[in-house]
Amino acid sequence: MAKRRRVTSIDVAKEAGVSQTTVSYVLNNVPYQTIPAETRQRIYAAVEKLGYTPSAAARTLRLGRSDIVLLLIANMPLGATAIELIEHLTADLEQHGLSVITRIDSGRAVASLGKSLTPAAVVSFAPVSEEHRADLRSAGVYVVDVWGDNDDGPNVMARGQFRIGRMQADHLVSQGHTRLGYAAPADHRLGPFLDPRLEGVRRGCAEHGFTSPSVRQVALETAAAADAAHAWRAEGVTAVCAFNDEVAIALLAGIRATGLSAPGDLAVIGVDDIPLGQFAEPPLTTINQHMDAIAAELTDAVLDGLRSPNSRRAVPLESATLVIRHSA
Amino acid sequence: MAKRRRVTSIDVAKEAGVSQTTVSYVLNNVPYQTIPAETRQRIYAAVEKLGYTPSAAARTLRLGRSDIVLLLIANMPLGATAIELIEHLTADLEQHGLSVITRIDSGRAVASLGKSLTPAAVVSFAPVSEEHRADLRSAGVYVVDVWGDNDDGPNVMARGQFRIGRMQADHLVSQGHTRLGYAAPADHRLGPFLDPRLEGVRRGCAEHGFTSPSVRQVALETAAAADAAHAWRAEGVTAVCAFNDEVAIALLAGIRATGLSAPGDLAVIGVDDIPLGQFAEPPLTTINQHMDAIAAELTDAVLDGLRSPNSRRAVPLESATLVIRHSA
DNA sequence: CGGGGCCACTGATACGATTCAGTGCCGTTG
DNA sequence: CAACGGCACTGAATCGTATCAGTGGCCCCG
Repeated sequence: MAKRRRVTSIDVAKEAGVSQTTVSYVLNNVPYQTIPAETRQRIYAAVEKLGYTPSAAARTLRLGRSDIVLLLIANMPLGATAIELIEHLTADLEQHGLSVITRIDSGRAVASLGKSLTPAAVVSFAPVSEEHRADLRSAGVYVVDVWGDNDDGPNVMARGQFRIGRMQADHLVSQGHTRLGYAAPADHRLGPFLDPRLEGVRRGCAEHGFTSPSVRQVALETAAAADAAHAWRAEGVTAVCAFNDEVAIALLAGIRATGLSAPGDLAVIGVDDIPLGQFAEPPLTTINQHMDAIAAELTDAVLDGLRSPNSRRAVPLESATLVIRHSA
Repeated sequence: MAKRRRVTSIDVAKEAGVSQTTVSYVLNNVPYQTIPAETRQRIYAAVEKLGYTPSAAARTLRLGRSDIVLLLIANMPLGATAIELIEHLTADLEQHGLSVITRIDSGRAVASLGKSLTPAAVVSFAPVSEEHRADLRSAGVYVVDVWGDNDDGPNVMARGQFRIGRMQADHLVSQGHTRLGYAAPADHRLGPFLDPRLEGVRRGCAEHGFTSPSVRQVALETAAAADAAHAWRAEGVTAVCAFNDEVAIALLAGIRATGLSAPGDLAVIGVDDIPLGQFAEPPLTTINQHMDAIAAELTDAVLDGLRSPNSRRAVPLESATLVIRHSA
C-alpha cells in the first residue's frame, strides 16, 4: 500500500479552491478577517472530507508555545483522590482549549520535557528546583507552583493541605481529646503532603493550648500499626490524626490486634474519604477533599498565569468536608 | 526585562564556530559522519554554556513523528495497580528514548491528541474504535492494542486478565468449592477489565464441570454488599471471585453485616493485592499482578511495533501470583 | 467621474530541526 | 604528478502552520 502523506492545510485549501492562508484564517477564527459564510462552509466541508487534523508540531513551532499543560506528578503512591483531581483538571482546562498531559516521574523530566515540549504551563505536584523554574520561565513556560514555598504563583496545595490537618485536629478537640497523636506514612516521598498537614495539626493543638502531637510512622502492616497504637496509649494519647485513610485503616487494624477498640481507647481520623473507609472496623471518620473545587482553583491559576505571567491571586475556596462515621 | 529568545542550534553553532549542520550531526550521533573529538567537545561545551535544549516541535515537524508514547487511559477508577503499571512503563520506555505521556480521558482525546501530537505510538487502555485506529495508522502512529479483540498487535491485557480470572476460579475449586459466585463492580466503565476476568472464571468453572458462576453487582456500600452475600448463600454459592480487592472488601463487610463469616459461610478472593487487603476482616486472599512484567511486555510490544509495524508477537509471561491470606 | 475604503482574498516568510548533496583540502597511490 | 578517496565540514531544502503585507475589484460619496 502506498504510504499516504499527512493531510495538510494545503490539501484542504486545494480541495476548497482557496489559499492556505484563507484556510488558516477560517479554522482559527481570526478576527478582522471578513470571510463569507459560503467560503467557510466549503472549507469546513473539505476538512471533513479529507479528515484533516492540524499538526500540533507545526503549530507549536510557529507560535512558540503549545496548548499543552504539563501536569507533573512525583513518583509517589497516588490514591483515588489524586486521580480524581487529574480528571477534573483535565476536563476543566480542556474547556479552555488546553490539553492536559500527565507525567508521572522521578522529577528528572521537569527539565527535559518542560523545555522540549514548550507547554503553555507546567503544574507540578513535586517541588520544582529554583534552577528549573528559572529555566522554564525564560523559555516562556508558566509554572504553577502548587506548593508555594516561594512566593511565586498561588500556593493552592500547601494552603489546602494545611487546612485539612487543621480540620482533623479541630474535630478531635471538639470531641474532648486533649492529647493527640499523628500517624505519618512510611513512604517518605509523601513529604510534600505530610509537612503541611502535620503543620495544620500542630497549629490546631497549639491554638487550643495543648502540647504538640506525638508523631509516629505507621507502616502498612498490622504488627507495626499495633506497636504504634500501643506506644500512643502508653503516653496518654487518646486520639490520632492519620495522614490519610490508608494509614488510618492500618492503624485501626493495629488497634484491634492489640485488643483495644476505637474510638473508645484510641480515636482515629483519616483524610481522603476513600470508598473502603466505610468498610473498616469501625467505619472510618475522615476528611473529604473536594477535588472539583481544587481543580477549579488550579484551573483559574493556570488561566490567570497565561493571561498575565506576573499576576498573583488567592482564591480561598472551602474545599473540604468532615465525614463523621464511627472511628472518631 | 528583555524577552529572551529560545536558544537554538544556530546559537550553539555560532558559539562553537561551526555550522548548524555539524551541531545536528554531533548531537544526534549520526553514523558515517567523521567528526573529530575536539570539535565534538567544543559543541558540547557550547550546549552546556547556553543551556540549549532542542525543540521537540521542530524535531517532530521535520521527522514526521515525535518520540512520545501516548498512554491513553479511560476515565475509570484507577487503583494503585494502574499507577504502578504507568510508572514501570514510563521508566522502561524512557530507557529507549521514548517519553511516555499519560492522558486520562473520556476517549474523545484519542482522535485529537493522537493525530495532532503525532506520537510514535499510542498505548490505549480503553478500546479504540476501528475508525480511530485506521485514522492513526494512516497518520503513521503505531497503535498497541491492549485488548486485542481485533487481531491487530498483541492482546497483552486481555490475555492477562483472562488468566487472572482463571487463577481465582482454580484456587477456589482447589479448596473444594463447586458453586461459585462472581462479584462485579457497579461501575460499568470497568467493563473492559471485567469481561475477560469473568470469562476466565467461567472457563474455569466449565472445565471443572461446574455450572457458570452466579454474577451479581456489589456496590461499594455495606447494605448492598450484605444483600448480595445473602442472595448467594440462598442459591448455594459457597465462594465468590471478586472483580478486585475493593469489591472483595466491600463484600467481606457485607458478610459480617449479615452475621455470616468468611471463609466458612462464603469464601472471597480478590484481585490486585492492595495494601489494605491485609487489614480486612478476615485478611483478604487475592491475586497479585506483576506490573513490572506486564510493563515489560508492553514495552516490547511498542518497540517491536516501531521497528516493523506489521510484526506480531506473543510474549507469554507469568505475570500473576496467588496471595493466600484467610478469606479463601 | 475620481478616489477612498471595504471586502475577500493571496504570496511569501519564519519558526527550529534534519538531511541530501556537495565542497575544499590533504594524503596516498599507480 | 595526476587522480582518487577520505576527512571535516557547509548550504540549502524541507516539514506544516500562522501571519504580515499586499492586491484587485466593487461600491459609494462628494
